[in-house]
Amino acid sequence: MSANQPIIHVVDDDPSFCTAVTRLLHAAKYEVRGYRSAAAFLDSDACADPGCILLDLRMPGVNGLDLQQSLAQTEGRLPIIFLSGHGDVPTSVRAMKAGALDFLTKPVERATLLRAVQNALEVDAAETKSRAILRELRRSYETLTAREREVLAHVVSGKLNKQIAFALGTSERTIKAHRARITEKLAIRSVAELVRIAQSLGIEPIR
Amino acid sequence: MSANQPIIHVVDDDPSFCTAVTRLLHAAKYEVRGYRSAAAFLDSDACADPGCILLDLRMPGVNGLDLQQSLAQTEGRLPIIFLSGHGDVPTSVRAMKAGALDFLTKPVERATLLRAVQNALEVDAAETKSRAILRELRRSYETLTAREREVLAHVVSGKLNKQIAFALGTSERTIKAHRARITEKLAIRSVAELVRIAQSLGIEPIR
DNA sequence: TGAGGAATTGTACTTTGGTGCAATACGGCG
DNA sequence: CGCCGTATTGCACCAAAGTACAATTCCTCA
Repeated sequence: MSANQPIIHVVDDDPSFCTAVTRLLHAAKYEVRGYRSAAAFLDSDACADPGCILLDLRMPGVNGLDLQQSLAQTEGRLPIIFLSGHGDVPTSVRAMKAGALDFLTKPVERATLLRAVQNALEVDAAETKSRAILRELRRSYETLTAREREVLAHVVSGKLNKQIAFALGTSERTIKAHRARITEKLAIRSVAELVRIAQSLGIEPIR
Repeated sequence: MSANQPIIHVVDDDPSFCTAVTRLLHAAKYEVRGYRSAAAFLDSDACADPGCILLDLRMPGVNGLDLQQSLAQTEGRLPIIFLSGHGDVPTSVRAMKAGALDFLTKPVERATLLRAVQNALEVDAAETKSRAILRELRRSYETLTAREREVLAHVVSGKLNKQIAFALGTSERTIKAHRARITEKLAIRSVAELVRIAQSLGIEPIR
């Protein structure tokens, strides 16, 4: 259920182009799925598997940039390569600023496309992996109580137990109890590890 | 010597355009410096002060992309905004991938240019600041002896002193001596701080 | 209302980390 | 050769962190 074959999602309203690209990618042993419109793509749950998106810029209804915008806020988003027949400079710049991996012009060279796709799949693999790690960290962080999170924030700031106790108005012994629970819940083996975890969760040190 | 006024470096071989842009930026209270060619810019030591670069794409001799390439590897580089009269999509994409902040087309709207410049100056300020911090960290890290760096790598991996001692074939007391010197040289006040410093220096935890 | 989670705290003991004081050993440099 | 920096180590002691065993209080949910 995890190491699926990557899928290349081709979103383009031009049937002939779609067919050509699909054939080209098939020849390179990629699994391809085509969509006639941005809406069609949004209706599918494409982002479950690894892959990338080849996105036409100009389409009836929702255009490529709009689709990119929508996808930008989704959880397991896929890397986007734009494919445009009549894209202008401002549009390509906007797309790149919004995080597109590439912005190719039709007709696209076979080698260029394959290189871009290959790169996108590598980026996706890396992003998927780090997202999975982060999700797992967040999951265990959420098992902490509010108080434990307060203590954690102080710990990763390098505070001594007695300082934390004073800051929270409790006793040193209590802080030790909280730390023990934090260590257990997060399966930590050292403060160093805790600091790194807090870092990736975006927990800023106090003072 | 530090909080100088930002300087906008305009690199363009077209005198009339150069003048126009300079006038526009002057009116917005920016200090401007013009260059007739990429070579002229490289000869100056522009990157000493805060600022940004407005770079023409097509110029005789070294073109804009080449200059961007050269600057990419320099120490105190400035953010680049491309200004192009006849840029095409592939070129703009290439520039953006190489880290350009923006890629504007001539003739450029006054407001658009000012917005881009404003943004570039903010980016430059942020980058300069973090570069300064990093440089300072590296400087103090370099005062550590080879042995102390070994110990540091183990410490930020969360190892106990006795484990480090075993790994390095010495005694626990020796590790304590090294740690004391590390703490002093880096002016550290907690292990948490040390972990964060090591992180920004790219020191990976051992095992 | 009773079970259970959460926060709190105490006492006591062990393990780690940090420090002061001191000494030994090795290699480069003037 | 003698000085200096680096690495090493011992002993003793204190401070900080972690743990075992327990107990109390408060609040929520079934």
